[in-house]
Amino acid sequence: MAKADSHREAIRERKRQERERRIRDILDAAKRLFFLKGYQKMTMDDVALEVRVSKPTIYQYFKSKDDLFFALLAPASEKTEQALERIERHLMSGGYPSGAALLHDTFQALYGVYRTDPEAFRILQLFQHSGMIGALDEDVRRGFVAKARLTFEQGRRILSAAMDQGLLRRMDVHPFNDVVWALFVGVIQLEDSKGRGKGESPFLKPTLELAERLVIAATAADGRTAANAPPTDT
Amino acid sequence: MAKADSHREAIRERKRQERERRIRDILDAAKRLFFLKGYQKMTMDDVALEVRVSKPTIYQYFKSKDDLFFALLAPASEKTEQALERIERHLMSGGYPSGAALLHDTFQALYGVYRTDPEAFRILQLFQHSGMIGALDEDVRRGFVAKARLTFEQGRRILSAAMDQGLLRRMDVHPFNDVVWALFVGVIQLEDSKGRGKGESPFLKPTLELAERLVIAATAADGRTAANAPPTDT
DNA sequence: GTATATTTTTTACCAACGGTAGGGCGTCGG
DNA sequence: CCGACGCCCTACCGTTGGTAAAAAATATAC
Repeated sequence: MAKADSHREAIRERKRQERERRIRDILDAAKRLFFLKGYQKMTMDDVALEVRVSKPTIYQYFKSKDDLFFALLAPASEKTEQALERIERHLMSGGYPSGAALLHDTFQALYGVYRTDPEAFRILQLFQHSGMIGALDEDVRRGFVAKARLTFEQGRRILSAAMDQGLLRRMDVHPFNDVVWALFVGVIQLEDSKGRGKGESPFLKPTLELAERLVIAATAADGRTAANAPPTDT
Repeated sequence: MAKADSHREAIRERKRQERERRIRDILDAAKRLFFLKGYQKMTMDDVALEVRVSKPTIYQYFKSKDDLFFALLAPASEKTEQALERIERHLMSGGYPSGAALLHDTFQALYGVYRTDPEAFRILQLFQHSGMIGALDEDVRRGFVAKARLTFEQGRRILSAAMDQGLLRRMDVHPFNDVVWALFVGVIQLEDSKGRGKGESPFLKPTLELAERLVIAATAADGRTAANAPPTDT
């Protein structure tokens, strides 16, 4: 019976939507409360109250507090991934005239992600202290680490390719990638910890700009300037 | 009666020592457990059990869990302060021939502090997330922030003096200092979060070295090389 | 339209945690 | 030998993350 089937299907679809909607509501409330009170001070009951639902309902969708927080940074993680992918594609098609341009774009991209979702970055830093946050159910932790590794590999691929194109000084990509990431995250974290409560620190932008200039200067600072190297294609 | 007085004094002294000893025992246990299980997983009961003392006894010496942790990083904080002071004195007496030497020394000093007390660094990073860790009694937090500010001012003083001596490019010290600190802490944190459990990550040293070279290269990378500038004294 | 099966949400609860009150015990001073 | 004092412990509290099981809501079958 096609009609009955489609009816069932429609109902299933509506349920799926309701489910998604509820998940979104929970995430929104969690994010608001996290921003307002911090991880520890916010309780699951708070979140439940905010969504006007009882606590076990939340546990139906997220299996722990850690899990809920992990879900919170998924969008930012995705955005980062996409941004890096875009940069990689652009690089592969020979779109960058210099290492400086590439690095500038990279910093801009990361900054963009931060701007659209600063809380996500704070959560990210929280998770960096793997052992420190709660039990951190092993599989939640594993998922986080796996995603992080992917991003790092992507970064290394980009840097390697840039070196192959002569845009950057030849050097060990592993520490280089780590330095770029550590510098960016470190600056964000440092400035963020200063202007707590009053929005973005006025030092964030200049410090990030300095960090960028620093990396750019150093990658072209070894006698031969990177910009002099011939591009491999166009 | 001098004899009775000295007796009393001796007793008081012994008590003081016992007190200090107990505090040290608690701190040692706390540090061990923190290293083993992380902040959240370790309970005050754990610490009490390890010291073979009951929980309220601990609360006699430390007024909260946060407070206990804050006490844990005092030695490292002091060591950092001393190291920077040494560097500042050396700089003021014209002991640095170049900005590179100064920056190298600085990185080495920070690395030294990290090596003698890696857990302290992890705790430091924990506290950086001010709002996130527990209630963080306002006065504990205030104490931490005050200490941090002092260290930062010290760093800026050093950089300013180095610029005055022509060792470093002239630039805004505030972001510069922030970048150096963020870079160091960021690298430590990043590498630390990788090799969790298996001791120091094999990438820590090369990454730190690269970070150092990067900063050094960038501070002498603006046309005029810093090393060419005339020293102001000696 | 009613009875049955299924899914979702709630009430009521637990164990574990940080922290505290109040009493007991040993030690010091007279 | 006695009282005072300081240290420490047992026993407890309030809160929190998390769960079991009833209850309510909803879909399905007849």
